[in-house]
Amino acid sequence: MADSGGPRLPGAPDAEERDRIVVHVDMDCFYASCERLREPALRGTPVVVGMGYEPGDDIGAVATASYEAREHGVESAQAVSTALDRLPRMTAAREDPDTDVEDAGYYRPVDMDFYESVSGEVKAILHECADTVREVSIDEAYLDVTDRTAWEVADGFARHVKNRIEREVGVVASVGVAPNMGTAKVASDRDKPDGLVVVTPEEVRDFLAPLDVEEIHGVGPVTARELRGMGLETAGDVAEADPRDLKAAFDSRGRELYERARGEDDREVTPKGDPKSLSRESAFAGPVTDTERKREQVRTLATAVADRAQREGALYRTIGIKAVTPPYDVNTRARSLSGPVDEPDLVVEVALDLLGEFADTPVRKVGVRVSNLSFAAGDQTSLDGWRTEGDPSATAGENGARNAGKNSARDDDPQVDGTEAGGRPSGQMTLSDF
DNA sequence: TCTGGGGTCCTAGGACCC
DNA sequence: TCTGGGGTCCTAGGACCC
Repeated sequence: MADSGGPRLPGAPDAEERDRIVVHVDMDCFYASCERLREPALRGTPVVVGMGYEPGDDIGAVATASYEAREHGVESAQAVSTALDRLPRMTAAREDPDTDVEDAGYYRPVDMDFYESVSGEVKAILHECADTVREVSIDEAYLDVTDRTAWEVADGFARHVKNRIEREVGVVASVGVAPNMGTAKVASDRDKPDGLVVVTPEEVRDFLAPLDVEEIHGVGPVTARELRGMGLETAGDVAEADPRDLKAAFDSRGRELYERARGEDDREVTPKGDPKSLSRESAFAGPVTDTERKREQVRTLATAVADRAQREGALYRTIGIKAVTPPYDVNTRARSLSGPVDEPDLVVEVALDLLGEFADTPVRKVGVRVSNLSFAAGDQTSLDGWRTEGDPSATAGENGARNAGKNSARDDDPQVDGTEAGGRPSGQMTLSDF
């Protein structure tokens, strides 16, 4: 497979792009489906999964709402207080004769461990159905199935994947099939829930054309507003716009926008590599000025992040914080060390130091992050089972402390961090080192 | 929409080096 | 010692995604 990333002849069909068959699998209201798996009584009724719906526990948002709950106006990312207004808790409704039980729903707390385990079962099936799988998130993945099927029978293939998930795991997925990732993603979204949409290479342009610009993957509210300002309302409008205008308005992203709108996308489906950063954050119920409260929260988050890094075998070279100040200004501060470390105390120390700048500022949310990660090869903390499969080259050179892997070409910089990095971090790095 | 949590990628400016 | 150009690293912020 000579993959020349090079320029294409204008007007010439891109053979490789043409030939690829990409499947996008997207579980429908996944968390709610998981809850129904272990509590079948929840089937067919409104289910809301989120944090903060317990009385007195008022910060939190909806993580997932079942389609029945959505009919009552409950949406993902909505404040739980709003959700409760639109859909009272079933338990409360039952006790309150004035509330109609028909208009109430079930609320359940997020249980990531359980969802991860269900997700693992689904992903195992996906890996059986394709040679290359890119797991995007807990409930979403791309499959390159070029070698497993053909356009004439792609519909049956997708049906097979979908049915297996439903039969063997018990959750419902929407599936999109297209010649590239961007279009497959839109296709899986098209007929949710329980959708199955195949877009052949010939159909791509017509399929995308009528869609609102915001449905293009990668176009959010900001870009959509700008596009509309240019008189471009649909993907078809963008596809027929002058690329130079897009370039002028969006710089290098303009070209990408233009291509996505036309269903041109030559990104290959590749397994997801190691994470680039790990973070934890949490919001206060209201703006907090008290310095010690902020510090306490940051200490907790820093400890949690460092803990997780340790469990995942990640060394970090940069430690940062986030402080969200009213109305909603996101401030980030970060400090890099001279070499990658695994030093929980240092994470706390640096995070608190960086927080100092906001000591007298009201803050509504704080976060701690480690980045510039490197993973010591062979250091198997053996969390996710299948992760090691996709990337045999990563461990090639035995436990190379200096070269984390090919995917970090940008990061494993030339000067090899010599001293501190080479050996095992030994614990004497302190703030005075900066 | 008045805002939860965990990520990714991109850009711009400054520091620094040659 | 008033001044060119190229490159990399770091920090901060923004847009976007699930």
